[in-house]
Amino acid sequence: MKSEKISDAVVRRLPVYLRFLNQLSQREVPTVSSQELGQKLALNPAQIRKDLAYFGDFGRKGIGYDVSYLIEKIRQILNLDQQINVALVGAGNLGQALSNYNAYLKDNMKIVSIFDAFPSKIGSKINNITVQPIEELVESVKQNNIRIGIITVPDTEAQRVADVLVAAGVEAILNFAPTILKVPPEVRIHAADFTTDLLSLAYYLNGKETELDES
Amino acid sequence: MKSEKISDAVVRRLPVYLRFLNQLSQREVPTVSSQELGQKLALNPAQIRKDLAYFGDFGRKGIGYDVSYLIEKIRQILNLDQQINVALVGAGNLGQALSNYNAYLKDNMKIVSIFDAFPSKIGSKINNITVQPIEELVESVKQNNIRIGIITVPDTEAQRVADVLVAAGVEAILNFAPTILKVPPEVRIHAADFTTDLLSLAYYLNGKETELDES
DNA sequence: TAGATTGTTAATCGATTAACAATC
DNA sequence: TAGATTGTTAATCGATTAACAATC
Repeated sequence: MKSEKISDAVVRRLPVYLRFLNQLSQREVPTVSSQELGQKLALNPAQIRKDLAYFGDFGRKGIGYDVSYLIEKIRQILNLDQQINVALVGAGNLGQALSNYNAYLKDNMKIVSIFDAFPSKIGSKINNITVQPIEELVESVKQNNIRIGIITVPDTEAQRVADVLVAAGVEAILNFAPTILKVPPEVRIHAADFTTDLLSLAYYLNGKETELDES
Repeated sequence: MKSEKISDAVVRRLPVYLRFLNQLSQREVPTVSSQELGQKLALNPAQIRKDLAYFGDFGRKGIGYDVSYLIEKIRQILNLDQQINVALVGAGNLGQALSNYNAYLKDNMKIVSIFDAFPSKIGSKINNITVQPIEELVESVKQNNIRIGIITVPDTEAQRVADVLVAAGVEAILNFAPTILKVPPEVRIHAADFTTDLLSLAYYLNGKETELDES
Protein backbone atom coordinates (compact mmCIF):
# COMPACT_ATOMS: atom_id res chain seq x y z
CA MET A 1 0.00 0.00 0.00
CA LYS A 2 1.48 3.30 -1.08
CA SER A 3 -0.01 6.70 -0.55
CA GLU A 4 0.73 8.21 -3.91
CA LYS A 5 -1.95 10.09 -5.77
CA ILE A 6 -3.83 7.63 -7.91
CA SER A 7 -4.25 8.61 -11.53
CA ASP A 8 -7.54 8.58 -13.37
CA ALA A 9 -6.16 6.05 -15.83
CA VAL A 10 -5.85 3.59 -12.96
CA VAL A 11 -9.30 4.38 -11.56
CA ARG A 12 -10.93 3.83 -14.93
CA ARG A 13 -9.51 0.36 -15.19
CA LEU A 14 -10.99 -0.74 -11.88
CA PRO A 15 -14.55 -1.14 -13.24
CA VAL A 16 -13.11 -3.15 -16.11
CA TYR A 17 -11.45 -5.52 -13.67
CA LEU A 18 -14.61 -5.65 -11.60
CA ARG A 19 -16.76 -6.60 -14.54
CA PHE A 20 -14.53 -9.46 -15.59
CA LEU A 21 -14.13 -10.68 -12.03
CA ASN A 22 -17.90 -10.81 -11.72
CA GLN A 23 -18.00 -13.07 -14.74
CA LEU A 24 -15.39 -15.34 -13.21
CA SER A 25 -17.33 -15.37 -9.97
CA GLN A 26 -20.44 -16.48 -11.78
CA ARG A 27 -18.50 -19.35 -13.27
CA GLU A 28 -17.22 -20.08 -9.76
CA VAL A 29 -13.59 -19.65 -10.72
CA PRO A 30 -11.79 -19.34 -7.36
CA THR A 31 -8.61 -17.47 -8.31
CA VAL A 32 -7.12 -15.61 -11.24
CA SER A 33 -3.61 -14.43 -12.11
CA SER A 34 -2.60 -11.04 -13.49
CA GLN A 35 -1.39 -12.98 -16.50
CA GLU A 36 -4.85 -14.31 -17.25
CA LEU A 37 -6.58 -11.01 -16.50
CA GLY A 38 -4.17 -9.29 -18.84
CA GLN A 39 -4.86 -11.72 -21.61
CA LYS A 40 -8.61 -11.39 -21.37
CA LEU A 41 -8.67 -7.63 -20.94
CA ALA A 42 -5.87 -6.84 -23.40
CA LEU A 43 -3.74 -5.23 -20.69
CA ASN A 44 -0.20 -5.74 -19.48
CA PRO A 45 -0.09 -8.05 -16.42
CA ALA A 46 2.47 -5.81 -14.70
CA GLN A 47 0.09 -2.92 -15.08
CA ILE A 48 -2.72 -4.84 -13.49
CA ARG A 49 -0.56 -5.86 -10.53
CA LYS A 50 0.60 -2.30 -10.13
CA ASP A 51 -2.93 -0.91 -10.32
CA LEU A 52 -4.15 -3.26 -7.61
CA ALA A 53 -1.08 -2.77 -5.43
CA TYR A 54 -1.91 0.93 -5.08
CA PHE A 55 -4.79 -0.09 -2.87
CA GLY A 56 -3.42 -3.02 -0.95
CA ASP A 57 -1.78 -6.45 -1.11
CA PHE A 58 -4.68 -8.33 -2.57
CA GLY A 59 -2.84 -11.20 -4.23
CA ARG A 60 -0.92 -14.25 -3.08
CA LYS A 61 2.46 -14.99 -4.53
CA GLY A 62 2.48 -18.20 -6.53
CA ILE A 63 -1.32 -18.34 -6.53
CA GLY A 64 -2.86 -15.15 -7.91
CA TYR A 65 -5.92 -13.23 -6.71
CA ASP A 66 -8.89 -14.68 -4.90
CA VAL A 67 -11.81 -13.70 -7.13
CA SER A 68 -14.42 -13.04 -4.41
CA TYR A 69 -12.00 -11.17 -2.23
CA LEU A 70 -10.81 -8.96 -5.07
CA ILE A 71 -14.39 -8.17 -6.07
CA GLU A 72 -15.12 -7.11 -2.52
CA LYS A 73 -12.03 -4.94 -2.37
CA ILE A 74 -12.61 -3.19 -5.69
CA ARG A 75 -16.19 -2.50 -4.73
CA GLN A 76 -14.97 -0.89 -1.54
CA ILE A 77 -12.42 1.20 -3.40
CA LEU A 78 -15.09 2.42 -5.82
CA ASN A 79 -17.49 3.21 -2.97
CA LEU A 80 -19.87 0.61 -4.33
CA ASP A 81 -20.32 -1.12 -0.98
CA GLN A 82 -23.17 1.35 -0.39
CA GLN A 83 -25.98 2.36 -2.71
CA ILE A 84 -25.16 5.45 -4.76
CA ASN A 85 -28.17 7.50 -5.79
CA VAL A 86 -28.10 9.10 -9.21
CA ALA A 87 -30.22 11.81 -10.85
CA LEU A 88 -30.81 11.86 -14.57
CA VAL A 89 -31.50 15.19 -16.26
CA GLY A 90 -32.98 15.01 -19.74
CA ALA A 91 -35.77 12.53 -20.47
CA GLY A 92 -35.23 12.37 -24.20
CA ASN A 93 -34.38 9.25 -26.15
CA LEU A 94 -30.97 8.82 -24.65
CA GLY A 95 -32.12 9.57 -21.12
CA GLN A 96 -34.91 7.02 -21.42
CA ALA A 97 -32.50 4.45 -22.77
CA LEU A 98 -30.14 4.99 -19.84
CA SER A 99 -32.83 4.77 -17.21
CA ASN A 100 -34.33 1.63 -18.64
CA TYR A 101 -30.95 0.05 -19.06
CA ASN A 102 -30.42 -0.32 -15.35
CA ALA A 103 -27.37 -2.50 -15.55
CA TYR A 104 -25.78 -0.30 -12.90
CA LEU A 105 -28.25 -1.62 -10.36
CA LYS A 106 -26.22 -4.72 -9.65
CA ASP A 107 -23.30 -2.38 -9.03
CA ASN A 108 -25.26 -0.43 -6.43
CA MET A 109 -25.85 2.59 -8.62
CA LYS A 110 -29.45 3.63 -8.94
CA ILE A 111 -31.20 6.32 -10.90
CA VAL A 112 -33.72 7.55 -8.34
CA SER A 113 -34.93 10.79 -9.96
CA ILE A 114 -35.46 12.01 -13.50
CA PHE A 115 -35.81 15.65 -14.54
CA ASP A 116 -36.75 17.45 -17.71
CA ALA A 117 -37.55 21.00 -18.79
CA PHE A 118 -40.30 20.08 -21.28
CA PRO A 119 -43.81 20.41 -19.82
CA SER A 120 -44.97 17.54 -22.03
CA LYS A 121 -42.51 15.17 -20.37
CA ILE A 122 -43.19 16.18 -16.81
CA GLY A 123 -45.42 13.83 -14.87
CA SER A 124 -44.84 10.91 -17.24
CA LYS A 125 -43.28 7.74 -15.86
CA ILE A 126 -40.05 6.22 -17.05
CA ASN A 127 -39.13 2.90 -15.55
CA ASN A 128 -41.47 3.67 -12.64
CA ILE A 129 -39.95 7.07 -11.91
CA THR A 130 -42.06 10.20 -12.39
CA VAL A 131 -40.33 12.89 -14.44
CA GLN A 132 -40.02 16.11 -12.44
CA PRO A 133 -39.46 19.70 -13.56
CA ILE A 134 -35.89 20.95 -13.24
CA GLU A 135 -37.09 23.54 -10.73
CA GLU A 136 -37.46 20.73 -8.22
CA LEU A 137 -33.97 19.40 -8.76
CA VAL A 138 -32.08 21.14 -5.96
CA GLU A 139 -34.66 20.18 -3.38
CA SER A 140 -34.98 16.61 -4.62
CA VAL A 141 -31.24 15.98 -4.78
CA LYS A 142 -30.86 17.05 -1.19
CA GLN A 143 -33.81 15.05 0.03
CA ASN A 144 -32.88 11.84 -1.75
CA ASN A 145 -29.18 11.90 -1.01
CA ILE A 146 -28.30 12.02 -4.68
CA ARG A 147 -24.56 12.19 -5.24
CA ILE A 148 -24.13 11.82 -9.00
CA GLY A 149 -25.88 13.58 -11.88
CA ILE A 150 -26.19 12.36 -15.46
CA ILE A 151 -26.71 15.01 -18.13
CA THR A 152 -28.59 13.96 -21.27
CA VAL A 153 -30.01 17.32 -22.33
CA PRO A 154 -29.18 19.12 -25.61
CA ASP A 155 -25.74 20.72 -25.57
CA THR A 156 -27.22 24.22 -25.42
CA GLU A 157 -28.73 23.39 -22.02
CA ALA A 158 -25.87 21.34 -20.61
CA GLN A 159 -23.98 24.11 -18.81
CA ARG A 160 -27.15 25.47 -17.25
CA VAL A 161 -28.06 22.01 -15.98
CA ALA A 162 -24.54 21.44 -14.69
CA ASP A 163 -24.79 24.67 -12.69
CA VAL A 164 -28.03 23.50 -11.12
CA LEU A 165 -26.56 20.10 -10.28
CA VAL A 166 -23.55 21.74 -8.69
CA ALA A 167 -25.78 24.09 -6.73
CA ALA A 168 -27.70 21.06 -5.51
CA GLY A 169 -24.49 19.61 -4.13
CA VAL A 170 -23.89 16.74 -6.50
CA GLU A 171 -20.31 15.43 -6.21
CA ALA A 172 -19.84 14.07 -9.72
CA ILE A 173 -21.37 14.44 -13.17
CA LEU A 174 -21.49 12.17 -16.19
CA ASN A 175 -21.99 14.41 -19.20
CA PHE A 176 -23.38 13.03 -22.44
CA ALA A 177 -23.70 16.44 -24.09
CA PRO A 178 -20.93 17.40 -26.51
CA THR A 179 -19.77 20.40 -24.49
CA ILE A 180 -16.89 21.12 -22.17
CA LEU A 181 -18.54 22.00 -18.88
CA LYS A 182 -17.13 24.45 -16.37
CA VAL A 183 -17.60 23.29 -12.80
CA PRO A 184 -15.74 23.90 -9.54
CA PRO A 185 -12.71 21.64 -9.07
CA GLU A 186 -14.29 19.61 -6.27
CA VAL A 187 -16.93 18.30 -8.67
CA ARG A 188 -15.70 15.47 -10.83
CA ILE A 189 -16.79 15.38 -14.47
CA HIS A 190 -16.52 12.55 -16.95
CA ALA A 191 -17.35 13.17 -20.58
CA ALA A 192 -19.40 10.40 -22.16
CA ASP A 193 -19.86 12.06 -25.49
CA PHE A 194 -19.95 9.33 -28.11
CA THR A 195 -20.05 11.67 -31.09
CA THR A 196 -16.40 12.40 -30.36
CA ASP A 197 -15.67 8.68 -30.33
CA LEU A 198 -17.55 8.15 -33.55
CA LEU A 199 -15.98 11.05 -35.45
CA SER A 200 -12.49 10.09 -34.34
CA LEU A 201 -13.10 6.58 -35.68
CA ALA A 202 -13.49 8.04 -39.14
CA TYR A 203 -9.84 9.05 -39.04
CA TYR A 204 -8.81 5.43 -39.15
CA LEU A 205 -10.78 4.55 -42.24
CA ASN A 206 -9.09 3.96 -45.47
CA GLY A 207 -5.49 3.43 -44.44
CA LYS A 208 -5.10 7.02 -43.28
CA GLU A 209 -3.24 5.91 -40.15
CA THR A 210 -0.10 5.06 -42.13
CA GLU A 211 1.39 8.26 -43.43
CA LEU A 212 1.18 8.68 -47.18
CA ASP A 213 3.53 11.61 -47.04
CA GLU A 214 5.23 11.55 -50.43
CA SER A 215 5.71 15.26 -50.93
CA MET B 1 4.17 18.77 -41.65
CA LYS B 2 5.91 15.84 -40.01
CA SER B 3 5.39 12.23 -40.86
CA GLU B 4 5.45 10.79 -37.39
CA LYS B 5 2.84 8.31 -36.32
CA ILE B 6 -0.08 10.25 -34.91
CA SER B 7 -1.30 9.08 -31.53
CA ASP B 8 -4.89 8.33 -30.73
CA ALA B 9 -4.87 11.01 -28.04
CA VAL B 10 -4.29 13.57 -30.79
CA VAL B 11 -6.93 12.10 -33.10
CA ARG B 12 -9.55 12.14 -30.36
CA ARG B 13 -9.05 15.85 -29.81
CA LEU B 14 -9.73 16.71 -33.45
CA PRO B 15 -13.51 16.28 -33.19
CA VAL B 16 -13.45 18.47 -30.09
CA TYR B 17 -11.71 21.22 -32.03
CA LEU B 18 -14.07 20.73 -34.92
CA ARG B 19 -17.14 21.09 -32.77
CA PHE B 20 -15.97 24.32 -31.20
CA LEU B 21 -14.84 25.72 -34.54
CA ASN B 22 -18.30 25.04 -35.93
CA GLN B 23 -19.76 27.12 -33.14
CA LEU B 24 -17.36 29.96 -33.93
CA SER B 25 -18.25 29.67 -37.58
CA GLN B 26 -21.93 30.01 -36.79
CA ARG B 27 -21.16 33.19 -34.88
CA GLU B 28 -19.11 34.29 -37.89
CA VAL B 29 -15.90 34.65 -35.92
CA PRO B 30 -13.19 34.84 -38.60
CA THR B 31 -10.09 33.67 -36.71
CA VAL B 32 -9.14 32.06 -33.43
CA SER B 33 -5.87 31.67 -31.53
CA SER B 34 -4.60 28.53 -29.81
CA GLN B 35 -4.76 30.60 -26.65
CA GLU B 36 -8.49 31.11 -26.98
CA LEU B 37 -9.17 27.56 -28.09
CA GLY B 38 -7.23 26.31 -25.10
CA GLN B 39 -9.20 28.44 -22.73
CA LYS B 40 -12.56 27.31 -24.03
CA LEU B 41 -11.67 23.65 -24.33
CA ALA B 42 -9.59 23.40 -21.15
CA LEU B 43 -6.48 22.38 -23.07
CA ASN B 44 -2.95 23.68 -23.21
CA PRO B 45 -2.46 26.05 -26.18
CA ALA B 46 0.91 24.50 -27.02
CA GLN B 47 -0.77 21.14 -27.24
CA ILE B 48 -3.36 22.47 -29.65
CA ARG B 49 -0.73 24.03 -31.89
CA LYS B 50 1.26 20.82 -31.82
CA ASP B 51 -1.79 18.69 -32.61
CA LEU B 52 -2.65 20.79 -35.63
CA ALA B 53 0.94 21.06 -36.82
CA TYR B 54 1.09 17.28 -37.28
CA PHE B 55 -1.18 17.74 -40.26
CA GLY B 56 0.05 20.96 -41.81
CA ASP B 57 0.75 24.64 -41.28
CA PHE B 58 -2.79 25.80 -40.77
CA GLY B 59 -2.17 28.95 -38.76
CA ARG B 60 -0.70 32.38 -39.40
CA LYS B 61 1.86 33.80 -37.04
CA GLY B 62 0.59 36.85 -35.24
CA ILE B 63 -2.98 36.14 -36.35
CA GLY B 64 -4.11 32.67 -35.37
CA TYR B 65 -6.20 30.18 -37.32
CA ASP B 66 -8.77 31.00 -39.97
CA VAL B 67 -11.92 29.33 -38.67
CA SER B 68 -13.41 28.21 -41.98
CA TYR B 69 -10.12 26.98 -43.32
CA LEU B 70 -9.36 25.00 -40.19
CA ILE B 71 -12.81 23.41 -40.23
CA GLU B 72 -12.25 22.34 -43.81
CA LYS B 73 -8.85 20.89 -42.99
CA ILE B 74 -9.97 18.96 -39.92
CA ARG B 75 -12.89 17.54 -41.85
CA GLN B 76 -10.48 16.33 -44.50
CA ILE B 77 -8.18 14.78 -41.91
CA LEU B 78 -11.11 12.95 -40.34
CA ASN B 79 -12.35 11.75 -43.73
CA LEU B 80 -15.52 13.71 -43.22
CA ASP B 81 -15.37 15.41 -46.59
CA GLN B 82 -17.30 12.39 -47.88
CA GLN B 83 -20.36 10.70 -46.45
CA ILE B 84 -19.51 7.81 -44.15
CA ASN B 85 -22.18 5.12 -43.97
CA VAL B 86 -22.76 3.46 -40.62
CA ALA B 87 -24.63 0.31 -39.59
CA LEU B 88 -26.24 0.02 -36.19
CA VAL B 89 -26.64 -3.43 -34.67
CA GLY B 90 -29.08 -3.71 -31.79
CA ALA B 91 -32.41 -1.90 -31.98
CA GLY B 92 -33.02 -1.76 -28.22
CA ASN B 93 -33.49 1.41 -26.23
CA LEU B 94 -29.98 2.63 -26.71
CA GLY B 95 -29.85 1.77 -30.38
CA GLN B 96 -33.08 3.63 -30.99
CA ALA B 97 -31.79 6.64 -29.09
CA LEU B 98 -28.63 6.70 -31.20
CA SER B 99 -30.43 6.42 -34.50
CA ASN B 100 -32.92 9.12 -33.66
CA TYR B 101 -30.22 11.37 -32.32
CA ASN B 102 -28.74 11.97 -35.72
CA ALA B 103 -26.42 14.75 -34.71
CA TYR B 104 -23.71 13.04 -36.73
CA LEU B 105 -25.56 13.87 -39.90
CA LYS B 106 -24.14 17.36 -40.12
CA ASP B 107 -20.73 15.71 -39.80
CA ASN B 108 -21.38 13.48 -42.78
CA MET B 109 -21.90 10.34 -40.77
CA LYS B 110 -25.12 8.53 -41.46
CA ILE B 111 -26.74 5.45 -40.00
CA VAL B 112 -28.08 3.78 -43.13
CA SER B 113 -28.97 0.31 -41.84
CA ILE B 114 -30.22 -1.12 -38.56
CA PHE B 115 -30.06 -4.77 -37.54
CA ASP B 116 -31.46 -6.85 -34.74
CA ALA B 117 -31.75 -10.50 -33.80
CA PHE B 118 -35.22 -10.28 -32.26
CA PRO B 119 -38.01 -11.35 -34.65
CA SER B 120 -40.35 -8.86 -32.97
CA LYS B 121 -38.08 -5.96 -33.92
CA ILE B 122 -37.48 -6.98 -37.50
CA GLY B 123 -39.50 -5.10 -40.06
CA SER B 124 -40.29 -2.21 -37.74
CA LYS B 125 -39.13 1.26 -38.71
CA ILE B 126 -36.80 3.42 -36.69
CA ASN B 127 -36.23 6.90 -37.97
CA ASN B 128 -37.39 5.74 -41.39
CA ILE B 129 -35.03 2.78 -41.54
CA THR B 130 -36.44 -0.74 -41.58
CA VAL B 131 -34.84 -3.06 -39.05
CA GLN B 132 -33.29 -6.06 -40.77
CA PRO B 133 -32.30 -9.47 -39.41
CA ILE B 134 -28.61 -9.92 -38.65
CA GLU B 135 -28.45 -12.64 -41.30
CA GLU B 136 -28.68 -9.89 -43.90
CA LEU B 137 -25.86 -7.85 -42.42
CA VAL B 138 -22.92 -9.04 -44.50
CA GLU B 139 -24.77 -8.59 -47.74
CA SER B 140 -26.19 -5.20 -46.77
CA VAL B 141 -22.90 -3.79 -45.55
CA LYS B 142 -21.27 -4.64 -48.83
CA GLN B 143 -24.09 -3.29 -50.92
CA ASN B 144 -24.43 0.00 -49.06
CA ASN B 145 -20.76 0.76 -48.69
CA ILE B 146 -20.99 0.71 -44.92
CA ARG B 147 -17.65 1.35 -43.29
CA ILE B 148 -18.40 1.68 -39.59
CA GLY B 149 -20.49 -0.49 -37.28
CA ILE B 150 -22.07 0.50 -33.98
CA ILE B 151 -22.76 -2.28 -31.49
CA THR B 152 -25.65 -1.76 -29.08
CA VAL B 153 -26.55 -5.38 -28.37
CA PRO B 154 -26.33 -7.06 -24.93
CA ASP B 155 -22.77 -7.89 -23.91
CA THR B 156 -23.36 -11.61 -24.37
CA GLU B 157 -23.94 -11.02 -28.08
CA ALA B 158 -21.32 -8.35 -28.68
CA GLN B 159 -18.43 -10.58 -29.76
CA ARG B 160 -20.63 -12.54 -32.13
CA VAL B 161 -21.87 -9.33 -33.72
CA ALA B 162 -18.35 -7.97 -33.95
CA ASP B 163 -17.30 -11.11 -35.83
CA VAL B 164 -20.11 -10.62 -38.30
CA LEU B 165 -19.24 -6.95 -38.80
CA VAL B 166 -15.62 -7.86 -39.40
CA ALA B 167 -16.63 -10.57 -41.84
CA ALA B 168 -18.71 -7.99 -43.67
CA GLY B 169 -15.62 -5.84 -44.10
CA VAL B 170 -16.38 -2.98 -41.76
CA GLU B 171 -13.27 -0.90 -41.04
CA ALA B 172 -14.13 0.41 -37.59
CA ILE B 173 -16.47 -0.39 -34.71
CA LEU B 174 -17.95 1.69 -31.94
CA ASN B 175 -18.79 -0.69 -29.13
CA PHE B 176 -21.34 0.24 -26.47
CA ALA B 177 -21.36 -3.21 -24.90
CA PRO B 178 -19.27 -3.62 -21.75
CA THR B 179 -16.96 -6.21 -23.25
CA ILE B 180 -13.45 -6.24 -24.60
CA LEU B 181 -13.85 -7.34 -28.20
CA LYS B 182 -11.29 -9.35 -30.10
CA VAL B 183 -10.94 -8.21 -33.70
CA PRO B 184 -8.14 -8.30 -36.26
CA PRO B 185 -5.66 -5.41 -35.91
CA GLU B 186 -6.76 -3.68 -39.11
CA VAL B 187 -10.20 -3.06 -37.61
CA ARG B 188 -10.28 -0.09 -35.27
CA ILE B 189 -12.38 -0.36 -32.13
CA HIS B 190 -13.46 2.39 -29.76
CA ALA B 191 -15.14 1.49 -26.51
CA ALA B 192 -18.12 3.69 -25.68
CA ASP B 193 -19.15 1.86 -22.57
CA PHE B 194 -20.60 4.41 -20.19
CA THR B 195 -21.03 2.00 -17.29
CA THR B 196 -17.26 2.11 -16.90
CA ASP B 197 -17.39 5.90 -16.84
CA LEU B 198 -20.18 5.91 -14.32
CA LEU B 199 -18.64 3.36 -11.96
CA SER B 200 -15.28 5.09 -12.05
CA LEU B 201 -16.99 8.35 -11.06
CA ALA B 202 -18.04 6.72 -7.81
CA TYR B 203 -14.40 6.53 -6.81
CA TYR B 204 -14.25 10.29 -6.54
CA LEU B 205 -17.18 10.62 -4.18
CA ASN B 206 -16.66 11.51 -0.63
CA GLY B 207 -13.11 12.82 -0.58
CA LYS B 208 -11.63 9.45 -1.46
CA GLU B 209 -9.24 11.03 -3.93
CA THR B 210 -7.06 12.45 -1.21
CA GLU B 211 -5.36 9.61 0.60
CA LEU B 212 -6.52 9.10 4.17
CA ASP B 213 -3.63 6.74 4.78
CA GLU B 214 -3.00 7.06 8.48
CA SER B 215 -1.80 3.54 9.20
C1' DT C 1 11.93 -28.71 -3.60
C1' DA C 2 10.33 -26.76 -8.19
C1' DG C 3 7.05 -23.85 -10.40
C1' DA C 4 4.16 -19.99 -10.32
C1' DT C 5 3.07 -15.50 -9.40
C1' DT C 6 3.04 -11.48 -6.62
C1' DG C 7 4.63 -6.59 -5.28
C1' DT C 8 7.94 -3.25 -6.43
C1' DT C 9 11.95 -0.96 -8.32
C1' DA C 10 14.20 0.52 -12.33
C1' DA C 11 14.01 1.34 -17.34
C1' DT C 12 11.45 2.76 -21.10
C1' DC C 13 8.31 4.93 -23.57
C1' DG C 14 5.13 8.51 -24.80
C1' DA C 15 2.53 12.59 -24.02
C1' DT C 16 2.28 17.27 -22.26
C1' DT C 17 4.16 21.71 -21.42
C1' DA C 18 7.56 25.51 -21.67
C1' DA C 19 10.25 28.38 -24.24
C1' DC C 20 11.52 30.94 -28.12
C1' DA C 21 12.98 32.15 -32.88
C1' DA C 22 10.38 33.26 -36.93
C1' DT C 23 7.09 36.18 -38.86
C1' DC C 24 2.54 38.16 -39.70
C1' DT D 1 7.96 49.29 -35.68
C1' DA D 2 5.60 46.84 -31.65
C1' DG D 3 2.51 43.24 -30.39
C1' DA D 4 0.68 38.84 -31.18
C1' DT D 5 0.91 34.26 -32.21
C1' DT D 6 2.56 30.41 -34.75
C1' DG D 7 5.48 26.05 -35.41
C1' DT D 8 8.94 23.49 -33.26
C1' DT D 9 12.65 22.03 -30.21
C1' DA D 10 13.92 20.93 -25.67
C1' DA D 11 12.46 19.95 -20.93
C1' DT D 12 9.30 17.87 -18.02
C1' DC D 13 6.12 15.01 -16.48
C1' DG D 14 3.56 10.78 -16.13
C1' DA D 15 2.25 6.25 -17.50
C1' DT D 16 3.54 1.70 -19.09
C1' DT D 17 6.53 -2.21 -19.20
C1' DA D 18 10.44 -5.18 -17.85
C1' DA D 19 12.82 -7.48 -14.52
C1' DC D 20 13.44 -9.82 -10.35
C1' DA D 21 13.68 -10.84 -5.36
C1' DA D 22 10.33 -12.58 -2.20
C1' DT D 23 7.35 -16.24 -1.19
C1' DC D 24 3.28 -19.17 -1.66
